[in-house]
Amino acid sequence: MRHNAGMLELAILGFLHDAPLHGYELRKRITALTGHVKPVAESTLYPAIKRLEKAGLLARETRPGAGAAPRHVLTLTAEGRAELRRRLADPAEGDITDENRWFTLLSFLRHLDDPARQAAVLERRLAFLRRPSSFFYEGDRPLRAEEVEDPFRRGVLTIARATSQAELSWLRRTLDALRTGDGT
Amino acid sequence: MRHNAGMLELAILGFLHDAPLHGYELRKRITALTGHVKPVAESTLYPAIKRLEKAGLLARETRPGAGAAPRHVLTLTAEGRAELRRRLADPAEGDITDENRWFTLLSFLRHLDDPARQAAVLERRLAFLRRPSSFFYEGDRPLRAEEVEDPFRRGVLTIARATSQAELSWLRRTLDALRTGDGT
DNA sequence: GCGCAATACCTCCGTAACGATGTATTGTCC
DNA sequence: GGACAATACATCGTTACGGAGGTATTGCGC
Repeated sequence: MRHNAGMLELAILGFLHDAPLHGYELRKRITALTGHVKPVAESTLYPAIKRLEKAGLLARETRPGAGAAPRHVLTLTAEGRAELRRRLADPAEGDITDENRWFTLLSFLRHLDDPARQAAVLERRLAFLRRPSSFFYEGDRPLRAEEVEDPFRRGVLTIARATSQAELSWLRRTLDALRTGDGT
Repeated sequence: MRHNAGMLELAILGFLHDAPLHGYELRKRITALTGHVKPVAESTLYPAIKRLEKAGLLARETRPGAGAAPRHVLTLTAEGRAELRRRLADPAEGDITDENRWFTLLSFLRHLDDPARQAAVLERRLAFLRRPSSFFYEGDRPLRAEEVEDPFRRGVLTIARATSQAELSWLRRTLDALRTGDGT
């Protein structure tokens, strides 16, 4: 079973772990989560629900539906909950490196009910952020913002560095908290 | 002619605007630009080159190739340069809202040889960043980091805010510079 | 009583993207 | 001399995604 992309699938599993929902409501929640960056089309959501249902990760129960068409209320199965935890505990490399996917993963990481495993995931992100890398190179040497003349490219580096620094300090604080075992 | 996704295509056009390159070298440059976030598969690049060639945006010239297979040196046509400028001047909404796509766009925005048009693009990003939005809501009200208990979700908001602030200040500085017309 | 938005689901079709694999050559390490 | 990485391109099969459209109901404004 591959678990390469499917941020959408992760979001579905994550939201359904909180409470059973029907597709339309699920769509609204996913739109709230990631819609300002990248909207979810219904023609992407419904096939994804079917995939997960066919894989036995969620169950469907038809109910009379207030307002219009009958609702298909979706509930995570035991396998679905297990799969969610597997995806959270052992994310693909792209889930670590791509900010959009990383944010989605973080949004549901609390469902991984084990501080040590949560910390291990944060460590992977920490390792990624510490790897020296840039968007622009001179030969093999990554260029710093100050060395780039183009103001737009300089902007990319300036913004990326600010993000990186904010995230590094958050990661260190949170890892400390996870290790000392408090809930703050 | 639609210009919805295709960050890959934009990167190809952008790099070739600087200099003619063969596919393999193009791949290395694209990998340097966005590879740390999301690697480019060869099986994605070569079809993209063919698409652009078929659309008349680039021309191919076969040369003996140092080392191995013959190189196909790719050059932007006049239409290719025009198309690049069109995509830069009038980006799709997703190019503005998705950070990965936005960074790619910024990396080549200098090829849009008109400070007023460049400023107009930055204005769109500015407007997007100013729209009140969150990843998490209580009803319709966007939640601030302080209101979220889950430390991971709080992290998402903390990091996003830091990014947003860094980018807003960069945008304002750069817009000022574009309007007063200096090269700094 | 007509249009329209919201609710709630669905399918078709085209394209984009990925992983796997293939082909062929040169240079390097051991 | 044999394995292996790098150079350089390509195809194949599958999935993922998005736009456009379809169906059906309730309730609101005018």
